Amino acid sequence: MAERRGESVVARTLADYAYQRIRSDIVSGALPAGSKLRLEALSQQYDVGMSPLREALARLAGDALVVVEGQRGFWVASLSLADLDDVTHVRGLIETEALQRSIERGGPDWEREVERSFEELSEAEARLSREGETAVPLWEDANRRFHEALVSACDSPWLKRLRHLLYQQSERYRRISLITSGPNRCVHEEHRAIHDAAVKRQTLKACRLTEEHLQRTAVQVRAALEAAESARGTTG
Amino acid sequence: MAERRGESVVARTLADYAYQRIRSDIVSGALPAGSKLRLEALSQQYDVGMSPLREALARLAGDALVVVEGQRGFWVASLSLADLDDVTHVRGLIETEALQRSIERGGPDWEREVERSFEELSEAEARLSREGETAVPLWEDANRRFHEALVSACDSPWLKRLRHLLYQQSERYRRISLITSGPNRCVHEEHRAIHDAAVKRQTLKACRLTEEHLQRTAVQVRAALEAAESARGTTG
DNA sequence: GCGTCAACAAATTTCGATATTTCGATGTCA
DNA sequence: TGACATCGAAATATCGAAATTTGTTGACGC
Repeated sequence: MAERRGESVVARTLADYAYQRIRSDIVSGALPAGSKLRLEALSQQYDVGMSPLREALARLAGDALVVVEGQRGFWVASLSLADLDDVTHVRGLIETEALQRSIERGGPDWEREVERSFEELSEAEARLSREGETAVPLWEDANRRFHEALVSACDSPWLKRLRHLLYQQSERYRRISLITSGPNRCVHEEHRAIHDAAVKRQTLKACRLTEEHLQRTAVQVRAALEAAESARGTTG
Repeated sequence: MAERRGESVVARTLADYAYQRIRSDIVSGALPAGSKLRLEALSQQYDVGMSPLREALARLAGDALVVVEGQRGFWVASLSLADLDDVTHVRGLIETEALQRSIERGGPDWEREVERSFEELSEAEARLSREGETAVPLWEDANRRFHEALVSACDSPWLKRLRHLLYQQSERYRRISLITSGPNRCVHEEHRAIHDAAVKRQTLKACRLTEEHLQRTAVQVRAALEAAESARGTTG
């Protein structure tokens, strides 16, 4: 395998490598929602054989990023308004529960990490408005780290696992609105407010702000999705 | 493939078939928690080749029933007291949310199905006390159907998906206490109470009863687990 | 003891063979 | 003529066996 590396963690096997690359391409939208995943094409594109490829796709199916139908193949899971609402609501439930526990348990290390990641995110937000689309991956990374830091003191592995699953799903939607309409609302102020409430241990307020944050993001995504859908309707 | 069939649904591919059989064997305890899954042995035991087997195990890893470590192989996910508490709590969160929505939305069909599955479960409970261990799979099936019927009117695919994930996890634990100590509390009365509250649309009460039901089951499992652990301590 | 290296066991991957589905061409019937 | 069924050929998914790579174990020398 020599030097094929995935994301932050090196891939120990070709299946890992394929899993990480394909997941990243699905979340970013490089592999469009609903599109057929032709095994041979993917095998060539990512330079892995059928077996590790199929293994990677099976894992992605477990993450609900890929849909598989026996003897018919694999598809990128499709996006819809109904699913957006569903993901947003359930994520709110999980995210607030995790945040509450994290705030109650978090110590000085946690506070520092929340602080640090918030500043990183502020920087990334500034670059996003300056540089536009180029900075999207950077912002997504910082955004993920900030939200992860907030719940990092939560001591429930299951809450964290489910949270991660749903975060990935929302990221797919968010990327659409970032590409089509840009970060056109005061996300920074929302993040600041959540940050402040969290470090001040105002648990309920932090949860309420998080819930609102998710809802507002969803509203924005909804607009982008509806625009995309009506555009498809007129051109296709 | 001819006539290899899995559970209620026929397996369309060998990978499906292997997935269903292995999952069933993990949940039932036939494949013990923490045990190494040797690929060659499994390949012979289930009569499938490496490719479908690996695909099945990859999917099971997505369900958190199997743990995989690159270049080292696959293990059955282990059970622990901490994990039991975690699963129980998060499942309570998901299950009550789903139940609440189901009660609010459920129509006559839903009521009938809750009714029907409750009676089936009552029958299965009776047989479990009469026949003992033989009737465990039957009871588990009826129990699953009852709890599924309760939340069947919930309109959130994600809540249902997560609920299914966590239900499987708890089933693993429950099987332990069913084997070691039998159904030694008034589970039937708890089920009846939940049933009554649900069909009477007493949402809050039904949720509270469900939460208590999960907690009591966990307490019983905990005792069985602790007994098993101390036994292992003295013999091993 | 401690590190090194060879032999072994196991997981991973490649590759070719097989089975299934899809799609377009052809023919049939209303 | 148009809608629909039927039949291949091509595309695609699926699978098993063999080859490769990696990890583990235990013997050997230092």
